[in-house]
This record gives sequence, structure tokens and C-alpha cells, in this order.
Amino acid sequence: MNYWLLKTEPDVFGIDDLAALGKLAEPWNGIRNYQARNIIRDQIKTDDLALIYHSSCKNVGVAGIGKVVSEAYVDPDQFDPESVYFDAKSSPEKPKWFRFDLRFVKKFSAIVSLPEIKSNPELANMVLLKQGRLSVQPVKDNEWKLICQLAQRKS
DNA sequence: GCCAACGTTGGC
DNA sequence: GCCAACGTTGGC
Repeated sequence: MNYWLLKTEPDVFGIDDLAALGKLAEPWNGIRNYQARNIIRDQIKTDDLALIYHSSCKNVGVAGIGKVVSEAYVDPDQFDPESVYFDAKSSPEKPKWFRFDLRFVKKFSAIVSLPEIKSNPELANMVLLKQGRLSVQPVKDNEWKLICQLAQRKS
């Protein structure tokens, strides 16, 4: 099983929105970056776990945990001219973009903030800190464990 | 295939 | 709202 970090803007869709769905899954759509696409298409598997990271907001950081409940599948939004995620260069024969379904697992009692992550030497190699703009990224076992511990400590 | 111009992400 | 980082586009 693998660990991931998924960025999302809480003003659009955050941990509370995922929690509100309960056991229903949310399609993690709209990823339009090739590096993130390749990770989704080739690496993300059912039962993997993901840190939900809130970006572009007041309290930036990891807000909770979600679980992958599908394999990668073709994102239908890319064929819908009405969708903001429409891509005229993609076709059903040769789809460019993929998505997967995510289910709520838990919300941290407090955000594990970006400054907190930055100040922890054991987290210095997180992709989050190395590569600012990747919205789907791998998390190492020890990083996962430590962030969960930091979250636990707040409760 | 290079690279300048442009667009987007995302922290602050 | 600013701007640095960096991905994408398109002319040549």
C-alpha cells in the first residue's frame, strides 16, 4: 500500500466537504498536470491512503486523511465542452487525463500546518517542500507516520 | 528542438 | 494582490 498527498483548495473542496459525503466517494478530478497524471494513471491503487492538504487558504497544511477506493479511470470531464476541465486535444480513443475516487477517513483535530512541516528536520525531504507545484505527490512511510503523530498530539 | 512569452500554482 | 517558481505554448 502506498501513501500520497493530495492538494485541494478548501474554498472549493476541502476535508469538510469530503467528510460530509460520509461513505460516498468523491471523484478526484481536474488534475491537468502530466507529472500528477502519470502518478494517478500508473501508481495510485485502491486502498492507498492520502493526506488531504489544504492550499491557497488561511490555514495551509494537512487537514486529514482520505482513502483511494477505485483504480484510475478516464476523467469524463475532458470530453465535456461545458466543463472547465474540457480539453479539446483529448479524445475518447486517446484520453489524456485520469481520475480516481476518494473516500473520507478522518479529519485531524487541527491542521498540521506548512510552517510546522517546514520546521521539522525529518520532513525536510517531503516532495511538498521540494517541488512546490505538484498537486498529487508521493509520501514516504516515515513522513506519513510523523504527520499522523503530529496530528495526534493536537487532540 | 530551442527558447521567449505566457499562464498557473500557491505561499505570503 | 504580489510575485517566484515552473509548466506549457508556439514561432522559428
